[in-house]
Amino acid sequence: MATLKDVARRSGLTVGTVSRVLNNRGYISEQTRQKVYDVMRELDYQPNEMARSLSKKSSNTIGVIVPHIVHPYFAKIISDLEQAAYDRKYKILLFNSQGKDEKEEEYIEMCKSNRVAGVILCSDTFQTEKFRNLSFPLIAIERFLDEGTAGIECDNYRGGMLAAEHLIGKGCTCLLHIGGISNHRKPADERKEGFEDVCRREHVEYASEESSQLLYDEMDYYSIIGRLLDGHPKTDGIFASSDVIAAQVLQVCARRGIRVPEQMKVVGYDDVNVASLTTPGITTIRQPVKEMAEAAISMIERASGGEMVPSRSMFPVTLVERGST
Amino acid sequence: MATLKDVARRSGLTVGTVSRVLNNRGYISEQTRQKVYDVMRELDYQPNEMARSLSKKSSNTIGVIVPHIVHPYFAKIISDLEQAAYDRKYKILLFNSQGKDEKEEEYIEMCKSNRVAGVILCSDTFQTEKFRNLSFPLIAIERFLDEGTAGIECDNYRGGMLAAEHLIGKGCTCLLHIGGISNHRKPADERKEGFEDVCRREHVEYASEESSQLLYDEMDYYSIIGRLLDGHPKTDGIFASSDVIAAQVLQVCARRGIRVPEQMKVVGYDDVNVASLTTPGITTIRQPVKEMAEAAISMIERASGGEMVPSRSMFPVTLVERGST
DNA sequence: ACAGTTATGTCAATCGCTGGTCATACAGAA
DNA sequence: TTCTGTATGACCAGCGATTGACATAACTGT
Repeated sequence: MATLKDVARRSGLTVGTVSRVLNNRGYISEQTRQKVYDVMRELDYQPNEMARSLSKKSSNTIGVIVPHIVHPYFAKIISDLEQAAYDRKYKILLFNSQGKDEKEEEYIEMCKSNRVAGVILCSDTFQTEKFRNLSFPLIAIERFLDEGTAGIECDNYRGGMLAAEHLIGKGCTCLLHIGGISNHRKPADERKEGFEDVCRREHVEYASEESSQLLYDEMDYYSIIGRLLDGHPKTDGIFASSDVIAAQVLQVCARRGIRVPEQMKVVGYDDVNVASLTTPGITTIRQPVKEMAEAAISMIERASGGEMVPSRSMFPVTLVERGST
Repeated sequence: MATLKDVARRSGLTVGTVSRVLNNRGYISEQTRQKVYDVMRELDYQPNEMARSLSKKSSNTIGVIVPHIVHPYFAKIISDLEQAAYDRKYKILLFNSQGKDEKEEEYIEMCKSNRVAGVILCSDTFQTEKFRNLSFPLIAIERFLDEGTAGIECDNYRGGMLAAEHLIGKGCTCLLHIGGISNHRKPADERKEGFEDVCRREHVEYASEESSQLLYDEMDYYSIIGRLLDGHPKTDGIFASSDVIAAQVLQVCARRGIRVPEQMKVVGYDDVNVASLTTPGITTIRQPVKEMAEAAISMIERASGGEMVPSRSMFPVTLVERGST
């Protein structure tokens, strides 16, 4: 592959000058700038990002660590992060931690090795020691972190409220909340609080149950849904903590001959594609994932520039009504 | 961050020696090896991959270019590729081409710039000029490419056959195939051929229709499904070219009061998570995505080692029966 | 005693690019 | 005329590793 030197030689300039046009530094006449671009095209020159990063001590790569790739919520986050990164000339290094602390840690180390511009961490675990002394900004999405890392979340409390209010407004009298994983305290827990507060305020009967990590990994909640339905037979409204859970609630109901929305109303969370692909479609709480992704990338960009960034940003949620309620 | 030099100084050795243990080169006593590892841990040393790649003229990063991230089929491919890459100490640079030629090209250039070990390309387009003179192996998944690039596909022809045979075996007499995008010739086209060949052989009435790129981008096939159903009112069996299409067929049927599987049987393709999240579950043709992903990564690894790799590998498919037939 | 193996040091080039310091021109402006 | 801004050249250290040539020991085994 052609190098800067080749370009310099071919264009009769020096490496210094060529480097200057490449980085928009110092004085450059329009004429030589064109000349350089022409030669670059002619030689099919591509700057060696490795060398660049080495010399600049930082790359334009952003590490993204998620606990799950196939899960539609994370697939959407990844997709929106990639788009936002592309718009700002960043590249995405993707890692799947599978929710495991040790893999998460290992991936952070790999990010260090690769001198990333920053890391975006989507996680369900809660460990903070390993995030000290990082030489790059770390942005957490939907996760609590202190220690100098910034966090991006959506208004989960309000999401829970919206769901409860909607179900109650539709006439439900006995509600059930099916949560995500239970092992750690995380922003999503506030969905439950919002939900319960509204139920209490409106004097509506309710119950909250949580699934487990294992179910989450497999995206297979059937058994627990069945058990919960057995345990709460009067239930006529369900608030599921994700659309994937909600989709499975629909299936279990169908199998049991429970008609949705006539006998049972269901509200999901996230508003990812499955929500619209089921029959009926799932009424859900929409997270502004795209905006959250853009905020995350932009925060890394600004933090790299030495700017201060807010340590916690919260985004609003909205209810999207479909056939399940 | 600590450098090799720091480690050398701290352990009373030289950079050369430390580099030797890092790369398992030359003679090293167990004692110094341990010493070096200890110091590395003590200093929290992480080799600078930028410097390494620069010096070795190749990184342990693999570029993955997909036309879509949220689409469950690609989400699964990405997930399996990440896992396979991790097992072999590779990292994934993820790019979303959105099916656009120019972005695909741009991403290939970025991969060049980053001196990737190889690129895995999932694409629907068919352009070949830009893949010449690549300094790294390029593996195509589900796409035809010549010009010294390797291809991985699944037995689409047989998949089409399986679908048709299954529907006919279940008593369908008037079949409809809903294809993916039509603008380019690609392996998925053979699904249609397998399907049609069986229909002809069994003297069963059939029709094949294709959707468009636009629908594909949005994963929104409702309108075309409605139109196709209107155009082919006698249809009692549908073979959709992806599970996402199949899921929407289920919805359209539900809306029209067509009972699945009693009045209409539906077979999808891919066997991704949506297939099991719908009601009823979707009978589908399963692609061995995990094996395909492993093959792709392993081919890059072997090709980097100068090995010859097969230019075309085909994987078998199987039919997974669920409630939709 | 001598070759061969093992273990390390020394030294320096190299990878491709950044970015600083100087020096050198040639403008036009004061 | 001198000053200042513009445009380049020339040079080079530095980023953090790899890798090769060569030297120097200390051990083995024969």
